[in-house]
Amino acid sequence: MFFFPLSQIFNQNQVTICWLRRDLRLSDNMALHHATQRHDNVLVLFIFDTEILDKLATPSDERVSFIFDQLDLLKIQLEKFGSSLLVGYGKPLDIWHEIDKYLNVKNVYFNSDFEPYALERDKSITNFLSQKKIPFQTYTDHLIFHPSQVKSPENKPYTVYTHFMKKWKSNFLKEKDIVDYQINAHNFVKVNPFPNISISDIHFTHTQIQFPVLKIETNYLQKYQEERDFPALNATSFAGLHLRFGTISIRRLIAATIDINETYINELIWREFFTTILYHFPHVVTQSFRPKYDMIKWRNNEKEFESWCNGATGYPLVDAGMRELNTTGHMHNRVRMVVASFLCKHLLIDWRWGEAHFAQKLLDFELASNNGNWQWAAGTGCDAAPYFRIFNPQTQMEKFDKNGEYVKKWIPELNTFDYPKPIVEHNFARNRCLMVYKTAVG
DNA sequence: TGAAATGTTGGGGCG
DNA sequence: ACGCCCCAACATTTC
Repeated sequence: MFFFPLSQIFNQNQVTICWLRRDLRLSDNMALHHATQRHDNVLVLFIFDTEILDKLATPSDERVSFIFDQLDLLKIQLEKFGSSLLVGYGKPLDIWHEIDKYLNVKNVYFNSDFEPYALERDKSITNFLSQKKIPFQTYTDHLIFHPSQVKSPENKPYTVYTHFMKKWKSNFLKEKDIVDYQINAHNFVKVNPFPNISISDIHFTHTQIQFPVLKIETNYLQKYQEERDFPALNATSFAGLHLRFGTISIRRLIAATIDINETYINELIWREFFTTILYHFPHVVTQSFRPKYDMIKWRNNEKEFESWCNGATGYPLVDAGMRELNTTGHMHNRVRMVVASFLCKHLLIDWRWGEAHFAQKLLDFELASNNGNWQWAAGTGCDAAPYFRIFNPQTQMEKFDKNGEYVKKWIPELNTFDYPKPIVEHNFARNRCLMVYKTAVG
């Protein structure tokens, strides 16, 4: 549905539709660039996909609020060009049926999304468009390279990060100019502004959340590799968050960082690596990348899981991280590794439980990276940390939060009797983990 | 993007 | 001067 009758708004003029999904910006957007360079009467569309929304745990999900706010912004920008933003709500295929019924669609443009659900959804939409003889164009805008573009000489996808990274870089040097895909603002369809919809129309409530601003200034980037491991320092760029919703393009981010910081670029390549892995090995969504790791006998103690979720394990760095996550929807990257290791190794809880909790809480949640990093931490993934690499949560705190600045910020009761004793003794848990993993995978 | 256990080396104290 | 012990610091191996 569209919250207002489409038939009243458009005449019989042909429109070219540019469908935004996880690329919520007008600048440097490949699909929008090509649509507005080649056609006039370009109409920008967004669909609140009920297949996705219905799975969210809470009606006050901040990520929906963020999308909603971002759409408001896009609408205002488009209205400056004499156009507006069309927002649908429902199952995407139903919406496209509705569009086809009321609009004279000449062309459809959108950027590819490589997650399994999105691939399936887009297949059903493009089948429909083909049936209706409506031409469509898709682009790789979310990544620098399409998942089938970074392959080994035997034309196989890499499953080890280092090899992927080297090939990615050599491809990049050979093939890529970092283009800025600008729009032709004259070619948006001219319409009166569509009526505003409110977030309650899509059965959500608005959360006033301060979304962290993207940080990519030169002097920040220069210090990135020295500071990034220390959670008390303000050294997170929040690029993951903005890349996830497409409020910055990966090309602009690469352009801003390529000459400044190798370590930072490598992090961006990890993102392309895990997206590529998910594309070629979609079984990772439900299973370990390496099947024998599904033999591990997880303890899956629900009380302990709850303590982990709530930040009550008695290990300050773990608890601080979980509380940061629960409070802000964000967790420092170093701490993510520590809490993930703790859940899988110390508590022997299935990595999928942790993955699901992160998926629910992280504002920057993205299936590919979340899954890839959890499998890395659990030791079950491609190019995973070997299972016997077990983080010591105490040592990690001594190394990366020496003065206790970060843990004290999140655990005010830290040095009082209210703070719990460790849920499990480190040496005991470590040895238990080694035994359980060894039994499963040898 | 780990940590613990084990091995090696070298200096100082001391008989 | 010498051998021996102790221990810290560093290196290597193992989980």
